[in-house]
Amino acid sequence: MILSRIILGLLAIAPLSGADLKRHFDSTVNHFWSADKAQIYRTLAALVAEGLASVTVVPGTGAPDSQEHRITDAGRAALVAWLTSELDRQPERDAFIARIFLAESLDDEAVGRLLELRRSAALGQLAALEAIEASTGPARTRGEHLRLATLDHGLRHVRTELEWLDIVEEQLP
Amino acid sequence: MILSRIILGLLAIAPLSGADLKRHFDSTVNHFWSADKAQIYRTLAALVAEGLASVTVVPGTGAPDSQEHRITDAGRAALVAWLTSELDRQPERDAFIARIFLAESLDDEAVGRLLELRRSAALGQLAALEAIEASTGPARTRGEHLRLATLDHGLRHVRTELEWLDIVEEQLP
DNA sequence: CACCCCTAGTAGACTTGTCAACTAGGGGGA
DNA sequence: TCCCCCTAGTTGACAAGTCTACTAGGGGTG
Repeated sequence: MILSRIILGLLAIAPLSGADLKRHFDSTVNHFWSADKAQIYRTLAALVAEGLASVTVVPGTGAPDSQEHRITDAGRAALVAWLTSELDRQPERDAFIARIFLAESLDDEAVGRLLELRRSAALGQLAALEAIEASTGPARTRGEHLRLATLDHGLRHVRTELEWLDIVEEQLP
Repeated sequence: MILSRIILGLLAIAPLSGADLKRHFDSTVNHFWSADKAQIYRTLAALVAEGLASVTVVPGTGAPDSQEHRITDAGRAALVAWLTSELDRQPERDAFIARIFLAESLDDEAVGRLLELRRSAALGQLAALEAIEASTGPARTRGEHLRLATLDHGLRHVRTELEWLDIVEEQLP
């Protein structure tokens, strides 16, 4: 459900193929959602079956043909309906924090290793977010403004994560 | 997999029944994991089948009998193995941020409503975390220290969220 | 007593997401 | 030419998580 609406939202910005979408889920929107390619193609097929999107085959130049999907009017309506619907409560899920919570049988060194792994993951995210930030100019349209705000959201949380790691590591020895 | 290890970790702190675990997933550990009761009971059965936990029926006083699960030696070994294994990379998933990212067809008022919903959710989480914080004394053991650190993690992120909401709402009109 | 509600635990169907292997065609290099 | 690799898309099996409805017993209330 959520994935289908996110895809619809991306199609509302521009027509895309399954491979294009996969690229988005691996980069620009990766900071709030990701998706397996199998799932993307199946969702796309479902959207077409429901009449929320349409397909046209675009002959590939030096690459396989791609199936460009565009949002339909019904699709736009479904998108707005979702955007304004009740917020789906989302469960927090953080396996790393779970480990720290349960780590009493580990020695300081092992906990330190876990923290270091988390730090490098966080630094990776930070770099990815900064790369996106650098590659987008200043917000000119309403849409760009909103997208920048979500980028900022990601950056703030990653920085908070790094600060927390500093503090916890300091307390360890 | 992750859920089974988290349950194992909780059983390592104290023996618990399925209902006890459900209470934990709804309160103390809710800030990093939650679980459906059907899933908890099935996982518990699997742990027993694998020999990682054992059950004893405890006659209920004024309530149905409960099945107390305790971790076995094999269970402790499996727990440590998980705690020190490679970090499972976890995909970010935030349907609310997705909406903001895709909200260009919404007017400011509708976006403002979304932000307000998110704010009240965040305030609810903040209250829940502060309630847990208030109900736990200062950390005396190693385990308590680590658990407090994860609470602090949650608090910091919730506060970051509230700050971000302030800034975005300020920029809206 | 009959009724209702509460807790502990169970079961089935279903949705969502993941993994791995596969087709099909183009292009490039030995 | 043969082989390999790349991209786009497809499929099946499966794991994880959710939703709904259910059994079974205790206890309190009219």
